[in-house]
Amino acid sequence: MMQPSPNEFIQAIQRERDNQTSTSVLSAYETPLVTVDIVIFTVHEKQLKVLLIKRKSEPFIHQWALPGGFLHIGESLHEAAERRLFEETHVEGVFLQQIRAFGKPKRDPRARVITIGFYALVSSDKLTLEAAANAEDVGWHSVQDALELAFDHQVIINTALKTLNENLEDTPIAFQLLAKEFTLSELQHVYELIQKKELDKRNFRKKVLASKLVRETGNVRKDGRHRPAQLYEFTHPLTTEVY
Amino acid sequence: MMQPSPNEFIQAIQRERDNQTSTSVLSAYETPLVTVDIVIFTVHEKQLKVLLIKRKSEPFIHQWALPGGFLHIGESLHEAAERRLFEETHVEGVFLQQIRAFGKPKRDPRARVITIGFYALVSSDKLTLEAAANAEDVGWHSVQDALELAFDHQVIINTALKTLNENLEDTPIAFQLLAKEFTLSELQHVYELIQKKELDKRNFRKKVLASKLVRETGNVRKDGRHRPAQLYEFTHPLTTEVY
DNA sequence: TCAAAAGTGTTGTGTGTACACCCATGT
DNA sequence: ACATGGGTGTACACACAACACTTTTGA
Repeated sequence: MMQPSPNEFIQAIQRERDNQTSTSVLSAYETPLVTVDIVIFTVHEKQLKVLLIKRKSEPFIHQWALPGGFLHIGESLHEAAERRLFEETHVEGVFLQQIRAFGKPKRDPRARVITIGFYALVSSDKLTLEAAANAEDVGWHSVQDALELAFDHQVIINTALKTLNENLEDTPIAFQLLAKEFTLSELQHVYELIQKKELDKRNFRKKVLASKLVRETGNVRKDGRHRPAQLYEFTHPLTTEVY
Repeated sequence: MMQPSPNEFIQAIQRERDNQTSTSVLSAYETPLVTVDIVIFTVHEKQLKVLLIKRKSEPFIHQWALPGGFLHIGESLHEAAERRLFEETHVEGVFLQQIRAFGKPKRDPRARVITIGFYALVSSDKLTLEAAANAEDVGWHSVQDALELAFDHQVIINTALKTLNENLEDTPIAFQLLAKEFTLSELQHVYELIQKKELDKRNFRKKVLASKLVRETGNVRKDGRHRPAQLYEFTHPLTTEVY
């Protein structure tokens, strides 16, 4: 494996690729830093929630922030996001997708930091494994709650919500937020939470069943004093990102 | 304005934000470098074309590459893309949008380089200003042409095409590739090039006129031995990105 | 017996698609 | 007069939206 190169070499690369009239030669510490930040969604207590971590140091001390961290040299952006996702939630193989890069010059007041935003969908049943998420400094927060977030993390969450909505229309990602077996009402509820609007029960079921993406398992769920609900499962293996 | 900080401080930030068990402390030159690369589209000679630059040094010497360059410390990602776009084409204020970040570990064999991909739409009439684009080492290439591109630039172009297609469905961006006045056939041709399929003339015109996004200018264009075509214009000011 | 969620069909409206001929011009 | 691209309307299929009542269960 090729080793990274010393500063002089990097500056030579910069001059060559930059191919421009600017006179400034960047010294090494002026190179921006690269992080990943992850918007981890789940559905819990009939709400769409995001995992946040309370900051323990300046800047933005004691404010909530997205889980994230520096990119390591050997790993891809996606791998960095996977690593941080696992460290925070102990889940693997869930839906994880890049949103875009965020790079406003002063988004971190200390230094120039470019962050690559990701969003992940974690089903609530997988999360019962992880009790740590209820600790004082790590917790699930409704996307509705107007918290004062650190850095530009509110912008990242808003962009994640927009991307999630767009993907919901043409990709079957809602299943990623549900357990292996689920009722059609649960599925409908996920759609309603993400799209922030109520859907017609009959039309919704018609469309879902016509799509052939779900099949009845034969099992039923009994909860409360009403008719038990048929349980369904997704007909395709859950896909994960490649590149 | 706050100055960037020396290496030791940056490493302290890294340790703090990283918040993990890993033992490796990154030395400064292991910090990844950040560039922007721009897929500049135009329509010319009835083809969808991309601006490419021939590399003058290793690696990938003499191969075609996307225009791009290093992010400067004071500028946002979008500003960096705007700057390089202007340097290459001398046009400003055109449609320019981020695609996503590309960060496979060995996409640049010399060092770890994260690039933020953008795509731009430039109308062919603005380009007549710029004769330099016909030089030996800078040129427009049909997206169909299977060139051996440098780095992962083919992947970036493919992603740009995908994003362009998605945006075409819900945003009126096709106008960005046309002059201020255009015929409906020209507009249809842009759609056909991007979507890579032929469209029905009557259905297309019906849909465009129903959208109220265009209005007749009253002028006509005469070319060749056939009926002159009505000229139309876009009814909304052309929007540019904000963040 | 009643409250509460599960489950089920029909009808109208609008949107997309398929399709063929006349028009205005330059050579 | 003819070749070339400009311009127009109608009919069918399908997807989506609106809408109300019966079923099964637990308390």
